[in-house]
Amino acid sequence: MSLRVYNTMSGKKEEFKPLVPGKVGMYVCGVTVYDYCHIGHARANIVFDIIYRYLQFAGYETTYVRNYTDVDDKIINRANERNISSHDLAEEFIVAFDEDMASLGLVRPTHEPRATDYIPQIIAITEKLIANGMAYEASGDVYYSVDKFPNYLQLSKRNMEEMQAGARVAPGELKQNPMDFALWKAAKPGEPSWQSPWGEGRPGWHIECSAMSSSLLGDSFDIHGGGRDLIFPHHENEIAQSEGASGKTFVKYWLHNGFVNVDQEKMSKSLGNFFTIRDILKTYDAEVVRFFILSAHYRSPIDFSDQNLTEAQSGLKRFYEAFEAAAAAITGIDLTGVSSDEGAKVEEKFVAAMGDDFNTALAIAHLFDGVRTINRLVSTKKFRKKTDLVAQVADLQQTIYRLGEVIGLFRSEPTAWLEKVKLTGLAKLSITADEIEAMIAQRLQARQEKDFARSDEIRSDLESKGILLLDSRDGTNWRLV
RNA sequence: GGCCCCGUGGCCAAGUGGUAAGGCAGAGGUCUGCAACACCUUUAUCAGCAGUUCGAAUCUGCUCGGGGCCUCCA
Repeated sequence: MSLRVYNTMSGKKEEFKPLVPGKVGMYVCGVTVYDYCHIGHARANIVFDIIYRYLQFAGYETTYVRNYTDVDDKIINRANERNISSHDLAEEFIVAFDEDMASLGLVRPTHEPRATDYIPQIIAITEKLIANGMAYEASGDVYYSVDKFPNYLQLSKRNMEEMQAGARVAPGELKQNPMDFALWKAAKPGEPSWQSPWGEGRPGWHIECSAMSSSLLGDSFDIHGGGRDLIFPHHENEIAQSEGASGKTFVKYWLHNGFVNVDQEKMSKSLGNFFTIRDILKTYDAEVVRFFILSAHYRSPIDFSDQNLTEAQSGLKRFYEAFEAAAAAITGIDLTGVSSDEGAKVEEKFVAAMGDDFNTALAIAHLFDGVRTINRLVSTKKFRKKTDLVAQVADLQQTIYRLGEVIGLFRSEPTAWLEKVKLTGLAKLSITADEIEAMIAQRLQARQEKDFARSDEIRSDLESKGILLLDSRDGTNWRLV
């Protein structure tokens, strides 16, 4: 199966060919662990989660590295505010991050390194850059000399003159060029520090990723990912460091996910418009969040809103309702010797969509086609006697489940999932499940007595409270309007 | 100011040269005591203008509108 990916470096979709046939090395910038993650972090991590899953589905033996940045100004500041150590603060939010990712149903990367476990490697790269003449020491700080790296700003497509015009040098920094950035920072009182050839200090942000990626994936690897906002300066600086040290091409494909916006604006703390993952999961099921995120292409911006999440929930419900109906319709039917190619048709389209720069929106649309086919077949007259149709439904159901696994969806038992969503919604109404059941019982009696006026009265009464009654052969069920 | 991206039906959203996927919502129909689910049918010429082309939502130019990066940031 062919795969094309959009490479930020070239600005184009390119045929994906890993450096080593059949194997992929992928590094994705993780989070700085100083606070709870928001929906934007959820998107970035879900996007690369499905890229990882798809690469494996496509047969690549994939090594996926996602780091924790556990030493940084923000961590230090936050730790000082709370009067605890940076280490303890980082640990607290690493645990929180892991919990959030687990509840969102992400698979764990192959490696999840912490920056502070790579201090020797960071120092080694820094020494090498100094030896190569690409970095210089100044009063215990070490800076990268961007003038020495000809390809600087190639990824972000900027030019040096204009960047320099806006660059600022903080007081006390001894930079030769205002664009130079710190590889190593001399220790200040109250900050975590490590011994180095330049005295006590701590690493700069960018060098951590260069050290962790080369240690776990080598000097050159296939995919480097992260949010758009990391293109400059973070990824630009990583390239400068890694290539400056190794002399080899750092990364073959650069992938960047788009933002989550709120009211068409970037979500940010300064605007106060951000939502944490744990808050969102109080109202919406994790798969709904994933479905919402995957319903747009990973490079497009998406707008976070209750309406959009509710729509995603309706869409996902359509899948689970079909699964429930399919399971009930085909259970216990012997299908030996009956075959179907319905699943293969869906799979082919799904793979084509995913292979075109991970077009999850289109891939899901093809799965919806499969759902419609299931629903249509299941309602055929004497369906259970027509084993060829039953085989098609079974095949589709199985295929959609299997493909859903590739994008991390449909992992719940349908009835349980539908029930959970129903009860979460019910919690917002002023009526309990028991009260509803009692009214259903009253209505049943009225219906048995053919008192349809009374029956309808109960129906409309419940409907005004947000509850819809569903009659079926097996009795009366209910759902939210 | 520099660089980059976007503007597709009521809403969300694919599609980047060959005649507009899918979802949500709506309308009509089948089904139902009524209702719901499901199914069937139905709803757009792609911000605007001008070009290139046999042919453009897709390429070029201009205009209008929105956003991002240039400082920490997924």
